[in-house]
Amino acid sequence: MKEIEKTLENKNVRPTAMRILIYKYMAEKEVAIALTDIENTFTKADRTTLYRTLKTFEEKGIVHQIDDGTNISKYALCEPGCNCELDQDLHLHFHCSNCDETVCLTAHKLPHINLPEGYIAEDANLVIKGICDKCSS
Amino acid sequence: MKEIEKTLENKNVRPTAMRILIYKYMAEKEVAIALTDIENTFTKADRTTLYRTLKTFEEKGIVHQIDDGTNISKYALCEPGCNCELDQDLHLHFHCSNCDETVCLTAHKLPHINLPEGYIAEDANLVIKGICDKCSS
DNA sequence: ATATAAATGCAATGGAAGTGCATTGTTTTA
DNA sequence: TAAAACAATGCACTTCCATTGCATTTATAT
Repeated sequence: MKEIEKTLENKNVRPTAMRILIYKYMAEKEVAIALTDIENTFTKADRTTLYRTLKTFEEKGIVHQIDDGTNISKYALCEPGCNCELDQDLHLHFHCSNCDETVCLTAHKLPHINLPEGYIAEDANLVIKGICDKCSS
Repeated sequence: MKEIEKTLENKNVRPTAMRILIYKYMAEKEVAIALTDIENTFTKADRTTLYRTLKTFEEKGIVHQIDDGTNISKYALCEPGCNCELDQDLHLHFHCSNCDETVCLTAHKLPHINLPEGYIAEDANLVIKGICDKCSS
């Protein structure tokens, strides 16, 4: 519990009750979380608070946003050393079309890609869609 | 002109006036097109028609949908041999954060990616964000 | 020419993102 | 400690895009 507080403080985010709960929730889930998921879990809290909590977490480098092609923004906790703002160290994401869950495949780094003349890469996003291990067995 | 009609017929899509116009519009543009773009171009036509035209084009393999991370669906004509439904032959997309345009980099194929045990890939989507050649010069 | 089916137009809905402002709670400092 | 300053939360509302149901028009087939 105290550990989460420290983590938040290290990232310059005030460890409020709500934020600790959301962080804990995301840490327990292994999959990327949508705002709706959090809404359905914390029904007493206001949508805006949850929304802004995610935004704050993202700005402060606590979570990274994932665009898995469903047009619903999802978020996952950054692992230690998850340089999600640098284009050198991007991992890929897997979206299961059966259970609709998205997971970070942190072990899989993106290969370097040579762009045509004049193009400057700042960020990259690779999503593989298919059937996840839970649904394929 | 007749060429477009033939293309549509080959894909089992009736070459109506509207569809030919939209196809022509997309062929002239080198960038991926959003529904809004088409709306602003063909103001006399109904939004729904344009929307359904894109859907039809997508289903029949005339265009492929691109998710560039802006949460706005964009579309681009499939090139001959654009096996966008197969995960072997996927090209990548580049989204410029300055001019907000998205282009297909068809020459750049995705490297093969080994997924963990149990994961079955069906589709993939790689978007690089940054500054495009027009904006960087 | 008529029946049938497809394409289009209109109206309305839904879902998610985002914003302005008032209120509450928590630091800071005088 | 009390007051001022600031951050976090809650409420209401707006916007934007995707999507659907149904009526109408247009094209195809018998």
